[in-house]
Amino acid sequence: MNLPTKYDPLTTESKWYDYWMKHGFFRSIPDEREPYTIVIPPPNVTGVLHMGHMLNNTIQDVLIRRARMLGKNACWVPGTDHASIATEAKVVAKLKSEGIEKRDISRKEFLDHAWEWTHKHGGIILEQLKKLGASCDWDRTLFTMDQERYDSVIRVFVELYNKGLIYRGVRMVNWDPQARTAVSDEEVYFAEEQSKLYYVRYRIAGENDYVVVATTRPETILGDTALCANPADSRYEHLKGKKVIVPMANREVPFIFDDYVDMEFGTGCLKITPAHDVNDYEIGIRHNLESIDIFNDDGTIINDAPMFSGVDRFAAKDMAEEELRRTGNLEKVIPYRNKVGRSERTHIIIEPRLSTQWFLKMEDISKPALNAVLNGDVHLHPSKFRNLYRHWMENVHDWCISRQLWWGHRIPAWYYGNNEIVVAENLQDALEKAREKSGNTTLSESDLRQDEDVLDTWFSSWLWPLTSFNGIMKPGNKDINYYYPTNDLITAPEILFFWVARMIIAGYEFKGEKPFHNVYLTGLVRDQQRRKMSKSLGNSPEPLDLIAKYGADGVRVGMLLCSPAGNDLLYDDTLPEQGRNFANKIWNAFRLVKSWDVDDTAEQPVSSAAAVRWMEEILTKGIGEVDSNFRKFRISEALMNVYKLFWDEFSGWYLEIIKPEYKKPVDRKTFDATLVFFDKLLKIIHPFMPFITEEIWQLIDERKDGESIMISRLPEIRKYNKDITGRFELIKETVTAIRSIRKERDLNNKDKHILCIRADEKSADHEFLPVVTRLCNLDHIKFVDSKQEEAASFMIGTVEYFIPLGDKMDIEAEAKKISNELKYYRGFLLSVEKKLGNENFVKNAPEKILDMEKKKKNDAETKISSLENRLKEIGMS
RNA sequence: GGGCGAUUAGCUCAGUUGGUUCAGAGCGUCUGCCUUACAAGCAGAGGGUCGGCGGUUCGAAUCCGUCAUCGCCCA
Repeated sequence: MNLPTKYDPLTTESKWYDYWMKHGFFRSIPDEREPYTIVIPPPNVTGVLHMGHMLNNTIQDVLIRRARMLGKNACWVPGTDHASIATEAKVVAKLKSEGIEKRDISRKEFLDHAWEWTHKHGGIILEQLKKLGASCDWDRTLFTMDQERYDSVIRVFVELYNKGLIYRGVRMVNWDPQARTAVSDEEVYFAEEQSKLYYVRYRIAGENDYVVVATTRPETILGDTALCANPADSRYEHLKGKKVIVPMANREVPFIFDDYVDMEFGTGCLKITPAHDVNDYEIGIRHNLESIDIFNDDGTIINDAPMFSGVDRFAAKDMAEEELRRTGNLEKVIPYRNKVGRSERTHIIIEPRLSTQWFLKMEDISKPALNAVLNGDVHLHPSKFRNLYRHWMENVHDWCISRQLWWGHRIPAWYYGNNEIVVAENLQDALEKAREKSGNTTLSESDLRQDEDVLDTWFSSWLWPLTSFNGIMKPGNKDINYYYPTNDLITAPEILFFWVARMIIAGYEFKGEKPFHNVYLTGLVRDQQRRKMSKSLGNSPEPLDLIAKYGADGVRVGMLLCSPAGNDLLYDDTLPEQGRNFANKIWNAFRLVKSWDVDDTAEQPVSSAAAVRWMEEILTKGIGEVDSNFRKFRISEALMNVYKLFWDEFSGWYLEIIKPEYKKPVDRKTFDATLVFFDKLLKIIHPFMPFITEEIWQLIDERKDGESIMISRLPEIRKYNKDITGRFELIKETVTAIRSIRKERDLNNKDKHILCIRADEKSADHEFLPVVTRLCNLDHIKFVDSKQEEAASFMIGTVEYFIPLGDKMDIEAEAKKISNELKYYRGFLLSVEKKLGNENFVKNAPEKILDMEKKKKNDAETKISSLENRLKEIGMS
């Protein structure tokens, strides 16, 4: 077989993905095995893969593949969500480009367009995940708006309403005037922006005096219903009980006092606009103020406002400034920086606005979810997120679940008569309830009008672990009983609250059980300047290009290497490059092994026998470490374990020891052992790099159709022999020391040297010393009991080693080296002696530590005397 | 303004209940090598008074206090 020197992922990756699909290896159905379940955080159905998805789904695939290889029934459920606002915005924009306005078509027509759009763009992202190697059970692919999921959401709404947990209320909401819908607090981002602070005069009623108010929003003056100062503020004491006149509106409003007002800000006097500011709204409630709404849905001023009717809010601000100035009510305008809230979806400035919305009461139903995390029933990784979670859950607000959109789950509430409401799963049930409630049996379907709004997208995804197994519509079905609770959820900390917490709430509320055992929170993928990767910044690489360039395996390794849980990943092209290089390393190790001829009659060299014995133990040790790191969700460390195991131990040491001379065959014993090691290594690497490991596993031995590394078992965990690995480390040190000597003296690698060991031959490590002979190209090893003239020397532990160099010996250099070492050890001995001379230390330190210090002292003394002797021996003392 | 978390090598991070030869890894850097698996490689090397100060202790990167800087959440 002629194998290229560079591994080419392109040709192998699609081949093996097709093979896995063809044989149904990703499929999971309940059986007697232990289940291992992950539900995917559903990406937006019309979205495309970005770097965050790559990281997130790589981790999920690593976990699911590992679980599968541990013999569990591994089930990874894929799916997408309908992303109400984002998708509707895209459909509206698309219709607009065709000259169609949303308001001109019916709800049904609009939804037809939306479904068409969804079917056209939907699922692209899932196809992209396949390129990454994701081993999802595609037969289970879900959508938050498919029939079962839709019905589940409606049922849950009705259930919660009947329990009295859902109510309609007037609240200050974050209004997005472009999308014309309320958005949740979590969907608003605040950033400092440059704006202006206007100082406006309000005349005091019946007096020839005025007060000055500083405001950033002069256009909302039309909605003012009071002025307010801090009760402790003596400057405004005289206004108690008086009224002031709102400019432009010419309306009399009271002057009130409230602790909320910051005396330091502006003039210390605040205008109160309850309909358009959250804090004002609360003050309004406390003081029984009227709320005057001055905005339309689209952010223009209402028709019956005294001024600016129909004008957009931003134009109105400029007009108000002009008007105030014209009437002499504007004292000054100064530049000002303040935090402005914008909609995450449309990026338009949010308008706080009073509106009737549907709410879910959170206080009671969130309690079990709070406790679950506090008592460790649901485990957050890393655990530092527990405090954050607690803080949020203890201060939870009611959830505004209605959105003024069409794309989504339509609220199952019907109005009839004098705005009476019934909530039911369908029109027939609603009619029945309405008749019953009203006592009017003549009510017909046409008397009922369904709420126009849909539910927040999170109101469907909070059920995801339940609806993934149809646990709402068919509680107790085989799937939900088997797969729920799921094992691990992998997601980003930014949605810890509005998704993860709500799923936990839903789990306890609707199933009486948590939705998952562990939550692994990944970091954000950022660029080298620590900026979040985003389309608008253009600082994100195209994931599929990366896969084409470095291979899916390479990209997966790159994503994982630098992303400990909860830490941001500073993306750089060198990361997937490192992954690609690792793939190439594996490939070339395979090429080497594959190139050997095997001689059944050849004797196994003693160095090979030693290497096999050591490799077995170091591999066992590594397998245990990988397992332990996985248990702690230290995935990047587990990857580093296999990386070093393959690169350093197997390729760097083992293969170098056992590889036969050029064109010579290898003995059967060593070859067979090597194949076993290779097989085990491929298996522990497979969850990280599924493609190359499958490719090599299939090439390294005869395989039947239907066999695959991905359904094989991981090597067993057992105790390793510490004596063997420890002794071998000394051998490594010896080899490194000899290599250094060769390099320092510029000795030709082909020259054979003799290694002298000043030790009793009987106590030497005869099993592993042949490894030194092999790797350092030694002529032989000799045991001596005295000084060696004209020889370079080094010490491993307390044993002296010499390489006789004859006339190549540089005595002065050697003497300098020894002196330096002496200096170090004398200093070291001093510090140990000081410690041991400390009465308190000897009295208080545990015996183990004391013994260690004593050993340090003895070793240092031995070393010092050897070095001193050595100096004498070479005549330089 | 309130709270949470962080600060260890040039970069990204480990460092378990304080205690092995004055702190580890990967990447990067430097030096030497195209040595018949791999230059996407091999052999070496350098690099940190563990953010500052103070305290507890025989002993502190680790515990306590304080200051500084940064990040996140909430208002």
